[in-house]
Amino acid sequence: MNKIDSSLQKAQSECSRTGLRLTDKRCKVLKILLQTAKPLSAYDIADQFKSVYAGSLSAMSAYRMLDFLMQANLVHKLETSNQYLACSHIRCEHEHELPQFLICDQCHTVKEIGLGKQLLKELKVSIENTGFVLSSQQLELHGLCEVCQGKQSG
Amino acid sequence: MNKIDSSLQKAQSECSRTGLRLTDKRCKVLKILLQTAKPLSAYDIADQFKSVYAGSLSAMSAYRMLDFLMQANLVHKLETSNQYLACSHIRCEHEHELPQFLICDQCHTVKEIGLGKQLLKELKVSIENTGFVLSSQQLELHGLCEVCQGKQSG
DNA sequence: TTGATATATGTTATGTTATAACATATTATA
DNA sequence: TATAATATGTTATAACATAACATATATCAA
Repeated sequence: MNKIDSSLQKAQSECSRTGLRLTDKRCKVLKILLQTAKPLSAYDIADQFKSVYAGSLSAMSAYRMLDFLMQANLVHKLETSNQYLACSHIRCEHEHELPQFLICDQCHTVKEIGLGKQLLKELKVSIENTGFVLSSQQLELHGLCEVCQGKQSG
Repeated sequence: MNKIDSSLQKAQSECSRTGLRLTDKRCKVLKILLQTAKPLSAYDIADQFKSVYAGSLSAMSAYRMLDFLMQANLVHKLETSNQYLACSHIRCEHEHELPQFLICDQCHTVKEIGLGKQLLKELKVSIENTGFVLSSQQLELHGLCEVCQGKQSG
């Protein structure tokens, strides 16, 4: 079984286990995100849905399905670019933590990374020393990916 | 002289020094941001401008003035909330570095902090080990401020 | 199985954020 | 002062997001 299908299967079984309904359309939206290397806007997803599957999907519905998928920890939203992407750890067994994204400002690809636990802990302590309590959010860092660095210098 | 006026004066002298034109309207936009505790959207600023000053300001113009103020390092944009706020270090002499914002998801106030140099360095190294090169951006971290924590528990 | 309830999706309208394109006004400087 | 560059005005429209209400489907108790 390929990566995408096994992710979908895992997503389905996790949802069943926790009583969430991963409906056919929600599943198709997740599949679109899994098949796409780059993050997509809600409107992109609605468009892709229409072109790939017979049925239609309004942007409104796309937003609702994305909200569901985010609650189910299957999808992340990039707040700095208003786009969505499948969690790259759907098939992992470990607890999901604060995700960190590296966003290439040139080709717009995104890498979901895991900074060291120690570093994240220091970061958290450092912040909470200011009196602030972090909610579980994410880090979005912008720059240039390896490929685009090559293009720039070449 | 109060904080706001001295910030405006510093902004003016910095702009003169670097050949940037801090026009009357741009200055008024900056003043609005300095006077406001909370970050404002471009449309908020256009509205405030109209109510505070006699003249009018279209949102389009507000965007252009904000772009100028950002280039002049006088204003930051919160990418996660599409809002703008005056740099809290306008009057400081030191070089401005990667800014970090703590955003309260309840009352929407924002604190501009300075994480330790060592921590930021580790963060940067950790990221660049993945092959990615950070462009000078900012960290936006969401959570609850001290005041709102009190409200929640009380 | 049926009826009640909750959940999911469809549909339309509208609010919010952002940019494009072109006109006019102001400033800098040759 | 003429010219070029920069700033601002104005209108239109694109892109992102939510509100409100209608309909369809799933769940579950009676």
